[in-house]
Amino acid sequence: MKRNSKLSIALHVLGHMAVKPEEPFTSEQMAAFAATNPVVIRRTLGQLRGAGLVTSERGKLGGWKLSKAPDAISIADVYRALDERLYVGNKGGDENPPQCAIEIGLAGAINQGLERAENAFQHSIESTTLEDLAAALRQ
Amino acid sequence: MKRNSKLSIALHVLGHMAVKPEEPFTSEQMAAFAATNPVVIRRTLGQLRGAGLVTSERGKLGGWKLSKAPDAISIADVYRALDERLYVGNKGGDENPPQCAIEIGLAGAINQGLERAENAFQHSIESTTLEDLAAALRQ
DNA sequence: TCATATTGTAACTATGATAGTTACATGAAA
DNA sequence: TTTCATGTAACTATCATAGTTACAATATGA
Repeated sequence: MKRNSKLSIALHVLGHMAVKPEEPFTSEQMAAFAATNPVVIRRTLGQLRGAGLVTSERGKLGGWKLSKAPDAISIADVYRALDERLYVGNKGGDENPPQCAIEIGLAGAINQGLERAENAFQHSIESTTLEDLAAALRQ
Repeated sequence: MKRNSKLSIALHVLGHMAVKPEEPFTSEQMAAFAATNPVVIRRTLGQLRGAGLVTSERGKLGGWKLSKAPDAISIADVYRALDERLYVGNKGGDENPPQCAIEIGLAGAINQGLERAENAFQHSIESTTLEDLAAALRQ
């Protein structure tokens, strides 16, 4: 089992979809692309559907399609749709709020750093699109 | 159990040490500061000793001390000494090297983004020192 | 030299996040 | 009405990491 593989699974299968944007792909086909399980594909693409990046149809002739042109979907769009963060801080719920003044000051410095890191990351991956990934496959 | 707590544990106890830089602290005392176990402290500070940030002495009167002035140790120094990264990519060992052209192109784009994020993070936390953390406690 | 207090570290357990899997209901098409 | 697809709940497997126990090594001082 790989950790943090949701993004790479998603981008991998979306790259394949981008090669033939009109053709619906089943979750079984895509599971083969990414060497994983169809249910994992459905769960992951389900999140992307919620963000308007893909559509799905049930029944015979069903499957998944991109809902925009491949060059209109960036890696950053997918990253944000999956709601991932570079660094998951110590429990969002925070049932143990920091008491000590050190922890409080520390959280400020760290969080500012993380925010800048997050911005730098998203900015960097904003310029690569699914079309770029598909192009790599066509060669 | 908190994830990614090594850095926050380390900085928390180092902040306390920075208030009294000449006094040796035992791992038991520091475990109390950070609400954790003495062995966890020894393991964590052991890494920092390897990086020359702290020293330790065994036996009676033993314990841990900073090996530099508190304002000469930045949060970034500690972060680097612990060898943490914002994002641990899919297994450094890589017994499953990427075959598909999509994965290869993808890795390039993602890794460039991660490198930029990492740089932004370290740069941001470079300016906060243990002295700043200690100051928060003195007020 | 012995009692005591401390670090150093190996080995194990516990926890939690996440992927993988099974099973089945829902829905669409021929 | 058969077939094939998604949707999703519920469970299992895996792995990273923190926590814990146990004990050897070492330093101090009576």
